Amino acid sequence: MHKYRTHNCSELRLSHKSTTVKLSGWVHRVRDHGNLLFIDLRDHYGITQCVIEKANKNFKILEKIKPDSVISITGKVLKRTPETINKDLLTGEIEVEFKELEILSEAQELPMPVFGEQDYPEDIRLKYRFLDLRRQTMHENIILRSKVISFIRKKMNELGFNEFQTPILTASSPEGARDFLVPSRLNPGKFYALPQAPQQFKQMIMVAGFDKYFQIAPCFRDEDGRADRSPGEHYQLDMEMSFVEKEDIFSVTEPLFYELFSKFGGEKKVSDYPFKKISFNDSMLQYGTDKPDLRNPLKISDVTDIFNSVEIKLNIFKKQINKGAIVRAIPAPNTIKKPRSFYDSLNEWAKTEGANGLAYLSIIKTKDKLTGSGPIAKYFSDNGINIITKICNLKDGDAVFFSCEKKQIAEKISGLARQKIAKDLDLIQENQFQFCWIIDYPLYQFNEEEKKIDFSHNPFSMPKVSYEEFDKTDPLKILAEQYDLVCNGIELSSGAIRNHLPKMFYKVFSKVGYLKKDVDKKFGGMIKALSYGAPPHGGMAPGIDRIVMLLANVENIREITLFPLNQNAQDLLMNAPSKATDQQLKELNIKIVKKNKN
RNA sequence: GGGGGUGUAGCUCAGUUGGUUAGAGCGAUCGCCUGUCACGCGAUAGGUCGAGGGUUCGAGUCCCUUCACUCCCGCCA
Repeated sequence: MHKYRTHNCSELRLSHKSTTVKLSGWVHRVRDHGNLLFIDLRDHYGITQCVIEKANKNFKILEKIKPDSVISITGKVLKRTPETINKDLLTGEIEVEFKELEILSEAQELPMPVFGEQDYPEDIRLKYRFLDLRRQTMHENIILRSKVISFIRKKMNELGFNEFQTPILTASSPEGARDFLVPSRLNPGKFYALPQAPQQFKQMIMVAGFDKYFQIAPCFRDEDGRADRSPGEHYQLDMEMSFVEKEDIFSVTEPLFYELFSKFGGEKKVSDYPFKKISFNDSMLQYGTDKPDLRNPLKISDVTDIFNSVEIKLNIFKKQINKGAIVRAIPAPNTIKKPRSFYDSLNEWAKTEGANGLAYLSIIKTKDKLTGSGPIAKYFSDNGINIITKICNLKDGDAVFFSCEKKQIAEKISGLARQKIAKDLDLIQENQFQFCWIIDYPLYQFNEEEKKIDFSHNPFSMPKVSYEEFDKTDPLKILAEQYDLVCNGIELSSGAIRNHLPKMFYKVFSKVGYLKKDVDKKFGGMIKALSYGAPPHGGMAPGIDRIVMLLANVENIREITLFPLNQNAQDLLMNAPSKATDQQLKELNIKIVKKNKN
């Protein structure tokens, strides 16, 4: 007989009746009846009920055993009587009668019980992560993550992608997030950076002629955490292809995502491919964000012109419009029976989000005619009501909210309001995964604070204008061959057709103030690589963590990460970060400067 | 860097306008119990009310400072 087990804890069935088996696992739960006790034995696979009577020599030991001690039992498989069958267990038709017992590892009293699905404070869960991970939900989430990754790997291999590793110790990159730095012992005073993404490496892999690359790549960014964003590290399905246009990337990844989400997304319906494509500008107008949640049926409209016309005499808005504000309208269908407080609280909410507020108008049908009602209705002409109704696609009993702000704020508020209204009115189709591509991103944006032009997204993207046209075009009007994949309001991926032409590379960077020598200094490797015959190429990098979060239906990234850092980027189990010894610092030529308080 | 929330027994939480010795459930320990599967019943132990300071005759409760965790803004090409 095997030293530890003949079967796992989810394996035994009626067919094993009367056989002698050996099981090993954790003491999940003990039910002590005095002269008879039941022990639920748990392992990765499941639970098997074991039973022991007082006559057995091990009874006294098991009576005192601490939960989550690891034991091994040898015993006989018994058929349960009909009334004692447990339908919730795969092994519920049998139980194992104790013969021999071996205690493999005793547990102390647990700081947090494994049994049950109670909520515990995060710091305790992280400090005792190995216990937290024993719990069913966490265990399942982590297994889901593992399955998702192996599914992706298998698919990518089938599609002809080659999996490569790229360096972890690399060079700091000038654009983007804050780098993690690693001091170099052999090069005193110099530092490596951990890669924020293998962006330049994957492009060089294309230059090297490998045609299709992917990697489940760790990415390191020293930025503050959020619920859906781990401080420190996260993983991306990093991929790149040669001789492609963006449609080629789409047609490779769409079936992948469709299958992935169909397979692991439970009952939820996945949007058919090809996925909807929405231009950045349309998305900002209709959804108020570049990551729209398409499960939400509401669409925003621009109504600046009509508010500026004779049809509406609302002077506060007109004044704002003259100062450069715009008006966006967010419909709220079927709200005629809502109390006044519904409208007022939305107005109050908008103010807490930094807006002036939200005006509203209700539409009522009286005598075959649509009329407006509500505080600002009196400013609308009949024709004004008709136009608004048409633009916003309103019907009898609907309301519409108006945000009059500078463009940036109006977009933001209307987007948030669209989502809030849909949530309040229960309009979000929860049982779906709605994918879309956001395309035609502007290459640059104007940085208001520094009063200069910045990259809006990825500086390595190919502009959608030719080299010859580049200087003749308003830089803020130049679009990039860039695309984001969005699902249910979450940005899963950025991607782009890359800029593979050195002269275009210099040109693109010149608009944000980089001289040729700056580019040579900071992207020397890249420029060099593009100078000896580079294939046109492009790719993307979907975030693994966010994919798994969507599939596991959790709001927090730590629910699907084995050993996450807390919000202060600390590992409470391993005690990282920690102080370095003087010896270590000396070898690295590093001196710690104490910060002066005040 | 900024804003919000939380902090009371090992865990989850209650604790009234400031007023007697701070409570419950789970867990732990001990005892009883042969068919449970969140087993049941009884008893016992367990608290610097996050920390420090202040107001008050009196503070878990009010004020100030501070710490921890968390959520959000900034940041995340």
